[in-house]
Amino acid sequence: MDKEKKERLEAKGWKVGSAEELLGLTPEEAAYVELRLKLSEAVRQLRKERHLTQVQLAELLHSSQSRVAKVESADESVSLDLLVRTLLALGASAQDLATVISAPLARAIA
Amino acid sequence: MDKEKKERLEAKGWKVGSAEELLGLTPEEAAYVELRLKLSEAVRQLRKERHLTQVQLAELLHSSQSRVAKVESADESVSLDLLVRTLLALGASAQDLATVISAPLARAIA
DNA sequence: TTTCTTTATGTCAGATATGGTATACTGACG
DNA sequence: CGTCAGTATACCATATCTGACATAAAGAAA
Repeated sequence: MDKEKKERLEAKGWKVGSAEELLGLTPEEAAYVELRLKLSEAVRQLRKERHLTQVQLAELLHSSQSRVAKVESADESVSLDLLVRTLLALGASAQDLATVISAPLARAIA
Repeated sequence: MDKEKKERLEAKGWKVGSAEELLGLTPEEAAYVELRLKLSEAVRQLRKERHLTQVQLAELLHSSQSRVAKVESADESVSLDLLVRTLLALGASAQDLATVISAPLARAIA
């Protein structure tokens, strides 16, 4: 993705939960954004299943609570690497990742 | 992953193709390394299916041939982000990614 | 209300990834 | 042998990501 388009994405904040805000993106861009959203949702869901607070998950990751919050909101400062490593730290398997990636994006906005 | 372990990984070069070299890693670390290898293999395979050279793929990515080579060898300087964005640029879908991730790692070493 | 717990947001210095360039390697074809 | 297309490797300046910290906000329970 070139810089120009990246900036276009960042300008939108890509914290959106529905498909409408993805309009105007190329298929690759849309897929990339949706992937990030799916992973971030999975992090929150799995963390809650494990009955962990963001602080506890941060300790698992040797990171900080604020970064976990950003991970769960798919903040633009969070890489796919960190999203995936967070899921792995929560005990997710490769199969789990595949399931998350292929599953439809949950509606964040009611 | 903390720095210390990252360095341990990098020291190993993680360019390995079989499971033996993954000994000594925690399950998360092994999953992370295997994930990178699967994605890098998929890039090379998909690129060849598309009958593209590394130079042509680099143009698609607005990147350079050298970086594509590193992507395909899962070089330590390549992020998951770039691996995934490369696959998406090659036309891979979320389903394709899921398939790659859940598939077993091809034996690079005969 | 106040207090406590949890999560969100902003900032920044240091760490890591990136594209670009140069150069080297490899195999195929004369 | 030499030449060429394709790929691999090394390096660097710049861009981006990261953990840490501060602080705000939201929610629960008194």
